[in-house]
Parts: sequence; structure tokens; C-alpha cells
Amino acid sequence: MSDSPNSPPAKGLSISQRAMAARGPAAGAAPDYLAGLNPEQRLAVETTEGPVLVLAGAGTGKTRVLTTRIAHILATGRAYPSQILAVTFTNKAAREMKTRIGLLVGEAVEGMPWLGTFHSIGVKILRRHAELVGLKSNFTILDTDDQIRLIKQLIQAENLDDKRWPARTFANLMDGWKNKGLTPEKIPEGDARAFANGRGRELYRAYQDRLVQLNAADFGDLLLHPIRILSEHKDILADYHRRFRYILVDEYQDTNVAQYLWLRLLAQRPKTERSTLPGDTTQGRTAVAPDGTPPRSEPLGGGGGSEVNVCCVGDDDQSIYGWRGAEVDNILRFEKDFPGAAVVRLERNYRSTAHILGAAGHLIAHNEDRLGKTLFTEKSDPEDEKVTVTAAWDSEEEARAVGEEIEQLQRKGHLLNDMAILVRASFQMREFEDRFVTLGLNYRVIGGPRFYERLEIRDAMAYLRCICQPADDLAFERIVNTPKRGLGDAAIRLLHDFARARGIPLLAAAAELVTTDELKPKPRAALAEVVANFTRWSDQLSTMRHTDLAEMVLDESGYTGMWQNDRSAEAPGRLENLKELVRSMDEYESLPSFLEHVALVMDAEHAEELDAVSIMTLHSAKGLEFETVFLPGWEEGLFPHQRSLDEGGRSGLEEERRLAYVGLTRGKKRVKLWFVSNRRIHGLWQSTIPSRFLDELPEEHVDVIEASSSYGGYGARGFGDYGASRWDQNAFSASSYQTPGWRRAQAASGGAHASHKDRTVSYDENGATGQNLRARRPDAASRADRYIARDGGAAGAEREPTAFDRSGFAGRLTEPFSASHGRGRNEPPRKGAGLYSSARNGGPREISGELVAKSVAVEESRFGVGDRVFHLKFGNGTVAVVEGNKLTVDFDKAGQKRVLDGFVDAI
DNA sequence: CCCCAAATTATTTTT
DNA sequence: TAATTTGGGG
Repeated sequence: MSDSPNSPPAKGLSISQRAMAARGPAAGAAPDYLAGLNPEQRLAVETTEGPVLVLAGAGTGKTRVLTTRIAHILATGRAYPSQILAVTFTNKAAREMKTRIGLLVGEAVEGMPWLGTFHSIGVKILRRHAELVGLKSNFTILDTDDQIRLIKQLIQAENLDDKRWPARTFANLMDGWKNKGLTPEKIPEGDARAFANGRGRELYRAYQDRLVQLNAADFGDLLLHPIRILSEHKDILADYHRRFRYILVDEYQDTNVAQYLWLRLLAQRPKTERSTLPGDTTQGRTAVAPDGTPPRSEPLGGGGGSEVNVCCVGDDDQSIYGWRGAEVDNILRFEKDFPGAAVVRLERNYRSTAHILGAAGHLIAHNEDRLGKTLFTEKSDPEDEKVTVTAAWDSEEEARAVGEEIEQLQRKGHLLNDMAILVRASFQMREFEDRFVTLGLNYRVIGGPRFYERLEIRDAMAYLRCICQPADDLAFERIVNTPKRGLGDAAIRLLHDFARARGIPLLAAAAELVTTDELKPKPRAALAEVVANFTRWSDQLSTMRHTDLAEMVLDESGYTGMWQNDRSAEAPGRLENLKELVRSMDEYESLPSFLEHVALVMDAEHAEELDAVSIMTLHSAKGLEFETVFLPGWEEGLFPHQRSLDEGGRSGLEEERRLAYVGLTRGKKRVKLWFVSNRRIHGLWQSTIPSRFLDELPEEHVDVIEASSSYGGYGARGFGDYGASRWDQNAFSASSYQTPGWRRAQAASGGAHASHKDRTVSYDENGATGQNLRARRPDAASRADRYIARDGGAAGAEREPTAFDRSGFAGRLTEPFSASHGRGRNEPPRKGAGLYSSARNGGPREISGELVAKSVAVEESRFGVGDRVFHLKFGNGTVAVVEGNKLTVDFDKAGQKRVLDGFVDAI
């Protein structure tokens, strides 16, 4: 959050506010940590007693309030660090708070054990009382992958068709239930019947039972179990009530029902309990602060049912996770839940220009369900740029034009790090990536596949889990036959049955099984080795450094070897990742603590020092800010997304609008909106109309740009000028020879060749050393080459007026001009000449397709076309085609088949 | 166990 | 369209 300018001295304040602001711990002077706060922030910080809701708009210094509030509580001696419960949603937010509190109060943060995410605090509580829900305190935390495999087993065990009832679907369903705090007994009958031939409830129950057997908990359980413990054991609850004097919650608008219930248990003391907690003097501090602050700020508190000092900070306008179970309602009804709550609005924005705020504010005002805030700024500079709206013909052009704008800003000395492209859906990223690769523009994709989610990391983790937790069957299953040890289906099934019959974990069962002769000698020996390995490794757990142990395990198990022998393109990257894994373990003092970290954090952090444009979804942009923000794809159907509209109705639309609001408010100086008239969706070209959100922007803060004007050398044109005529030209002058379909056909027939393929591409090769630079899939290089080639072919054309010139931006944004271009819905759009094809050059010159020949050294076949051959299964036939060692043979009886050279004999 | 062809399915994602 | 998952066959 912006730490920017301090508030002006307390002018324009009421006397009481000033008096309040001046009230410090000693007499008179406020402590310096309060000095930079504006009056509202200060109110939010100093209203320590009683329930407080801080409605913090985007860029109003929310994090600052939260951290200062904690610092204030500590500095005034109202509580010990261990008596403050502070919850955030993400690890990142928790980390940031920790550092910032550290800066404010020094080392005391080390003693803030209860600052963390909902889940990490849930784990903490659960570990203390695990036995109350049938777990041991060293339970494992399952990731989604484990979960799905487990569910699949259960579905199969129930003799259900796992095609018809996919495990993933059920996992999502169950996730939804858990988000709502529903245990198997409590799920609605309808939900229960909707899955697995009406056996949803049984399945859920079976799943929970299995988790207990496995001594495991999934993410949902990290909240649900504590809820159960706290509501069933009043003494434990009372204990936590006594412990937590102050509760703070970040991003309250994102809490789901389960989190809400959890919080309410901790925050709302029943009246009966209040009498049993007289003044809390047992804790060694008095509830009344040394400076004599009254327990509750007088003008605000009304005296209600709760006594805990809970402070929730959030912004209803930024609630964008409804689809994940978040309930905006939680924040909307805060005052009902906590009667007499003080509500502080932070509306003074330190981030964006007045134009950006004006645009965002006008847009979000179209929502009905909101508490209502209007952001304002004191900065105003006539130089400030308005929010721009630009049209492009299609997404490719959009990417091209954005790329050019970025390069132009860069030439003016702007840092790429200060720019971001925020998209609605991740498929939009690709076009930008491709474009930037051809430009050699550094970019960084935020989000996407995470370090700990990678295959090799999960495998490695499974080994480590088995060592720490011999009962972790899921982990064991994952790696018994990885690397391949000849333990196939048959052997594993036998092991399973054996284990189930005895009711013991797989590893233990394996140890026993190998002493019998139930397995064939080969698998038996293999399994015996696995068992011996694990026994040995477990023994060394206490004697060896965990990093050394991990290295040894990966080595001795043959896992590293497996990748070393793998000749595929991704193998080196995977090995690198494994090294990185071991390296990152170094920061943790033991294997179990590392395992827990991985389960909860799921991501490795990496410093990113490169200057690069960020590309990410709007969702992952929440909480960030950039000097310049590009918001492409503002079209109906994409944004607002059709699916949100279909499934969410009005509230779905409102959530989309909040997303738009989030997007706009990420920008500090410049926000640039784009929409295209044609977009390819699932391979079909669709005409699109501009997003309704564009119409919800106030004219006075928005400039409508004719795309090419700013850099095409054609001079700026006013809004609406020439729009229709250029559009006409565009619509009717293009020949069908320029349709992508036609060009594709040309390319496929092998017409053109690439000449410039040696552009510099700069990106991190394998993504191993930074979660931010997207992991390069093995195919990525060839994809890049493909586009470099394409650019080469078009290089000459680039300087010409692009089709962008004719983008058909016809004055009124809403006019569905593109829908009436006189072509069928699914026909590819016609582009003006000049992009990849040049009419002057007399024809399309687009090159697509793989440039890099798949030049695998092909083995010569000993057969030739026309040879007569014999095949064991298909009988006699004539060779029709020879491709390396693969033959296409016309068999006399069996028809044409492709067979491997080695499977036939000459006749 | 590996390879290929057919089928499937295409928001947003943290913990 | 294109990426991914699955099932059959070698």
C-alpha cells in the first residue's frame, strides 16, 4: 500500500477530533508513529476499544492503519504481542504486516505469534487440540492433488463410475461446503443428492473418516476443525477469549462463512461469559490504558453484546472472490453482528490521480449493494492524463498497440517495472506474451503455476512426507513406483488389500508383505528395497541435517537419477527445481516445519530484480499498484464475463464491476483501457461489442483515443471524427484473401519462409529461479520461434499504417458496430491490409507453423514402398509409406495400418 | 511401459 | 483453435 504523502496538519477537523488526535500516551505530543496519519486513519488507529469497522478504499493506506494500530496497541501497553490476533488472507499480506510492524516497534514482532493467515492460525489452534477431532498433533495437510486422488479412490470404492462423477467436481463441491462451514450432517439435502447417485453425503463422510485414518486435514478442515473445537469446548473457547485482547482482520470483504464463524466465535463473547472475566487482570495488564483512554470511544460505541476489541478492515467495493465462497455480506452486516461498532471510512486516496479516481468512482457507483464511499485526492495536476479508451480490431492488434505504447513509455524513461497489463482471463495473456517475445520486451507473468505445485517438487515432497509421517499413505502411493521399480497395478492392489485387511498404513503393510511370498519375486525385491530405504532414512531423521537427508533421499531413491536419464526438454529444469527445493529447506530448522511451510504457503519467494512489465489477472492484481496500467479486453462477454452474468445474475455483474474498479484503482498515473471488435474464442472468431463498463465511465475523466493517432504519425483525431467513414472503408475494402483462414491455408501449403529468426528473446529459461517469470513449458521455445518468424515476415509491414488505423471506432462506444460488418458470425474478421500481409506486395506473407524442424535423427527403415511384409496380427500386406522406422502398410485383410518397422518381417 | 489418436473442454485462485 | 486428458494398441 502506498506510504505516500502524509496528511496535512490537522486542519479542517472538528475540535473533538483534534482533541482526540492529540491525546497521546503521555500528555500532549503524539508518538511519532502516529505523526504521518490523516485524521481518519488516526481515528481508526486510536479507536482501540470496541468493535471497529474500517472501510478502507483502494489506496487509502489500509495496511498502514492496520500496522500502526497494532503498534499503537503495543506501544501504549494495552496488550502484549501474544495477546493480539491478526489475520490476513495471504501469506504475502501477513509477511508485509510483520515487516512493517517490525519497522514501527522494533523487534517486538517476533513475539507476535498470532499474526498470520486464517489457515496458518487455524493450523496452530488445531495442532494444540487435534485429539479433540480425532487427529494427532502431527497431522499432515493435504494439497489439492492428494485430495483428488483420495476422492477418486473413494468413488471407486463405492463402485461409482469415476467418469460420470469426477473426483475434481466433488472436490470443488466439498470445498464449497467447507467454505460454508458445513459438516456432512449439515449439507443441504439437494446438494447431497446431486452427486454420486445421491450418495454425496456418504461420500463426504467417508472422505472425512479417511482423513482421520490418514491423520490428515485438508485446507477446509484447518478452519472447520477449529470451529468445531471452539464451539464444542467452552473452556477452550474461554481460554482463547482470555488470550486475545485485540483481534484484527484484514480484507474482511473476502471472508467466507467458515472464516466468519471462526472469527465470531473468537470475537463475540457471550454475555454470560463476560461476568466470568472480570477485567482480565489475570493477564498482568489492565484493560484501561496507562493514558487513561476510556475503554470505548464515546461518540461511537453504543454498548452492545460483544466485548472483544475487534477491528475489521476491508473494502466492499473490492470484494472479488464471491465465486470462491467469500461473502460480501459479512462486511455489509458488520454493524449488526457487532452492535455499536464504530465505522471509520478512509476515502482519502494517496495513490491515483483525480481522473483515475473519478473514473473508478463513477463506475462503482453503478453497484447497488455497497456501503458507499467516494475516494478523493488532494493531488491535482493539470498535466494529469485522463483515463484512455482505445479500440483495436482484434486481440493481436491490441497486443501490438499496447506493446508499442509500452516501448514508447520506456523510451521516455519509464521503468517497465512500473507498468502492468491486467487481464480478465488468463488466456488473454498469451497474445501479450507472444508479442513481447517478438519485441524482446521483458515481461513477467504473475500467478500461474506455482513452485510447490510442480510435479517434481510434489514427488520429492512425498518422499519427505513418508519419512516424517510413515502413515502418510497418499504420499507413499505417489512414490512407491516413482521412479519406476516394476511395482505395477497388480502389486499395488495386493499391497492395498493387505493393508486394509490389517488396518495398517501402506508402508507398514509393505514391510510385512515382503516377508511373505504373496508377491512375485521381482516386485517383492523392489518393494523390500523401498521399505529398507525408508527405514534407513527414518532412522537418520534425528541424526542428520534435514537438507543433507533430503539430498540423500532424492539420490538413493533414484529420483534424481530418473530425471538425469530423462532426455526431454524439461528435465534439466526439473533438476534445477529440485536443487532449489533443497536450498530453500535450509531456512527451516527441521523437516516437519518445512513441510508445514510448504503445505500452507505453496509458493517460493524470489527477489525479482529485472526490469519487466507485469502481466497478470485482475484478481491477482488486488493490493498492487503501478504507475501505468493497461486494461485490455473490455468487451461484453469477456468483461463482464458471460459466465458471471449467467450464473451470478445481478450480483455476478456487480462483482465484475468491482473487478473493473479494482483494475482502475491499481493505476497511479495512467490507466489505459482497450477493447477489440473481434476476438477469437475457442477457435471461433466472434464479433464483440464494447463492455458496458466503458459506458459507465464519466466523460470528463476519459479520453477516447483513436488507436493509431498517438504513434502512427497521423495526428490525433477527436472523438468521433471520421469514425464511421473509416469503418466503412475497413468493412468493405478488405479482400477475402486477407482473412486469417486464407492466410492459414497459404501458410499450410508451405508458401513462405521466415528470414529473421534471430531476435533476442529474454526470459528466464525454465522458471526455476523465480515464480514470477512464468515457467517455460517445453513447447515454449518453439512457440516463441514461431512468432519471431512471423514478426520477421511482417517487419516491413509494421511501419505502414496498420489496420489499427481503421479500427472502426465509430464515435459512440456502445454502438455495436462490429456486429454489422456484413459477415457471418463465425467467419474470421477481415482485417485491413498491412499487418501481416501487404496488398502492395501482392499477397499475404504470413508465416506460421513450426520453423524448427523436428529433426530427430530418423532411423532408416529396412523396407521400401511396395515391399511385401508379414505382420503377426494383421497378416500379409504391402508397404505404402515409409517414415523413418514407421511404416504404413496396406494389409490384405486388415486394411491400412501404421506399424513399427520392427513388428513386420519381409516375405 | 510408451506412443499416438481421439475425446474433451476450455473464468477468476488462495490456503 | 489448442492444450490437455484418456484409452487403445504395439
